[in-house]
Amino acid sequence: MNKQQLSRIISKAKDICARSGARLTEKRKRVLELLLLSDTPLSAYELSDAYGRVSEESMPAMSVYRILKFLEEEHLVHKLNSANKYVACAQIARGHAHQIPQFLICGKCQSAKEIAIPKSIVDDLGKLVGQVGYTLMNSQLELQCLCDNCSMSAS
Amino acid sequence: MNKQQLSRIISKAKDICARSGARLTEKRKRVLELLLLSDTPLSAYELSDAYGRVSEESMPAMSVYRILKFLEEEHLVHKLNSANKYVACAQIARGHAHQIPQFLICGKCQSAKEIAIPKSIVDDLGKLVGQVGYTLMNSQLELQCLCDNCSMSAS
DNA sequence: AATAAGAATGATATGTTGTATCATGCGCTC
DNA sequence: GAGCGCATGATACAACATATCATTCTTATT
Repeated sequence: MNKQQLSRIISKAKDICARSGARLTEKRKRVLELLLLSDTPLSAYELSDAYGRVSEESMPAMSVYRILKFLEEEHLVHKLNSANKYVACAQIARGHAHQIPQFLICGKCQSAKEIAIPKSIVDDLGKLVGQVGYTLMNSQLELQCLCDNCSMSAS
Repeated sequence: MNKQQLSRIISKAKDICARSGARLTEKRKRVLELLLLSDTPLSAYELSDAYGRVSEESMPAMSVYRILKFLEEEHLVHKLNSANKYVACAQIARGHAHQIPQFLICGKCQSAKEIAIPKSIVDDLGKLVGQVGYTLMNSQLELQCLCDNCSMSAS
């Protein structure tokens, strides 16, 4: 991601916050930037470290958690439950129709790709779940995968 | 689950361990029993507490983790990553074809039902994943649901 | 039965992830 | 610029998990 793309996304993020009467403060913005620029999901403590490295000013983990909570509420970041790590939402730039996200997580390089799952598959899952007496709620799927890069370079 | 069912499953579990040259010791057996008898998934520390309650003898969390690791290796228990809790495998009694398990987790009562997902759905997911440059590995899905009991009693 | 080897468990410490709570600082409105 | 509310800092602690070394229990062998 280049600087221009980044600032466009940040600008969008500001709009999103403004619309819900919230503020994308400097610190919140920086945390979001760190996630946008990272190739892989980051834990709260990793964000705290990264923040210190780029800012000459540290951010306690507590603050990171608070800021992540805020960003999640604004649908600007998502948490990967299978890894206890966080990623920037991939939809910020384009309209940001905050559907429930799904993720493909590479078991080798840890990269996470946010995708949309076709309604047909979700419907199939819903039917299946219904047959055994459950009702499917909104589910963030996290599918363990290999990305093409890693499967190329695999031995 | 009644006593007879329980002892039948434990007996099967012993066979499974024996076949892989491992031993289902008394403590391992008790941990497995606790999980089999629980309505909901339990954390390692909850198991440690429960063990102390039924045994007049305590089991440190460290040992619980060790035993859970063993039981997972024998495919007798599964870990729910979305909840950091553990459940007994539902397949022990019947042949125990240790496929990758999938779970429906009730968001209200926390019960977890282990199911099999039809190959057709998995294939659809696999195709989708392939289209965006990933290869689906074996994925333990954990679908957030409501069970019928809870949706009945919902306000 | 004695012993040695390996497996299982105990004990202790520490790492990682996350929340609770109270104090302080900052930005806005009046 | 006084007061209010939101944002952040600071500190403590809870929950989840692993590392490591010591001890005990099993089992095989003699």
